[in-house]
Amino acid sequence: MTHAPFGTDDLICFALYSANNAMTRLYRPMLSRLGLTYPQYLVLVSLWNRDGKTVGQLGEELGLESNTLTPLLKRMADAGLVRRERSEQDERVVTISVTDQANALKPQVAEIMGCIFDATGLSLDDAKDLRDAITSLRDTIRDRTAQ
Amino acid sequence: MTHAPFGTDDLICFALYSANNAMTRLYRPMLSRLGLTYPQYLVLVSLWNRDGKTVGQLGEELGLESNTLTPLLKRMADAGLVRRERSEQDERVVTISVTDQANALKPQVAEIMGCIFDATGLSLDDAKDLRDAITSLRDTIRDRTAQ
DNA sequence: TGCGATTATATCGTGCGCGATTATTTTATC
DNA sequence: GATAAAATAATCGCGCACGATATAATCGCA
Repeated sequence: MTHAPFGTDDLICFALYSANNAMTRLYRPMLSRLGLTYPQYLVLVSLWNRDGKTVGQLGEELGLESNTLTPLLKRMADAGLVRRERSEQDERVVTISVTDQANALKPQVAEIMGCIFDATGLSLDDAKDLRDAITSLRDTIRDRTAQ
Repeated sequence: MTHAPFGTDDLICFALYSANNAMTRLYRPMLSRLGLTYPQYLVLVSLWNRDGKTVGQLGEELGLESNTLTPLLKRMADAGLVRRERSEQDERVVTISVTDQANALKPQVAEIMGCIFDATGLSLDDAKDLRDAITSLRDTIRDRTAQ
């Protein structure tokens, strides 16, 4: 293999980094109108799929830990988007559930999702294929990360 | 199209988000041993390709602005990795160049790049294809982002 | 030459992500 | 039942990303 000069654009990691930044930049103004940040939006999507997850379950799904989620969920609770309640069976566990106020945002969030999909310029099939390839890469990397 | 229940894993944006987080998690301990963060590593890769870029040129390439780059480059300068010099022709411009201390890290950074590539579990061709697909998505999104 | 517009960088505040640590509760073992 | 170990969240500090704004230098043009 030759050692031609190369730059950031040759790295798959930079592709991920810059694409993710571009994606959050696209979302930000739309979510901002709903008083949401991008990770907060992901939390709502997760809870709309199944409500009442614990902090740990949310972290498992989103790939985050309590040091990120606890303050984020507190901000969402302060904004009236979720409730944080200690479980009665296990006092260590905190359960998160969405409020009516958050549920009222569903139609507008659905519209934003449509905008995002349109902005990708991809067909439904191509989008699924790319999504699955990226998810597969993520899972491979996770397996090979020392904890 | 039916409205089957869906979650974060169905979103291409979440694939990018979680894959990017997984990638930086993989890099972090290796870069940490060299005293580098992930964005700082990208700056070095960019400058090794062509040294003496301005803050604006670096920002153009990395998709960042001075509000992110200025403090980042100051930290790198404090660590002895780069020099920040006001241009003499145009006093507004700051030129960034790598130090010998940073150049000494090249072999170790090259080894890290190899580790990362191995951890993707992809063939060279598959990695290029995925990288190009992600980069293409990024560029499409950029075009369709208001400013 | 003067002066408003533009350009380049810097500053500030907020919200993540995360390593390291702590606090509290539950479980396991003796 | 006491106590060590494990599990769950929370706290703290640092480094990004970025919107908003400020500062300073250069350019355009009358």
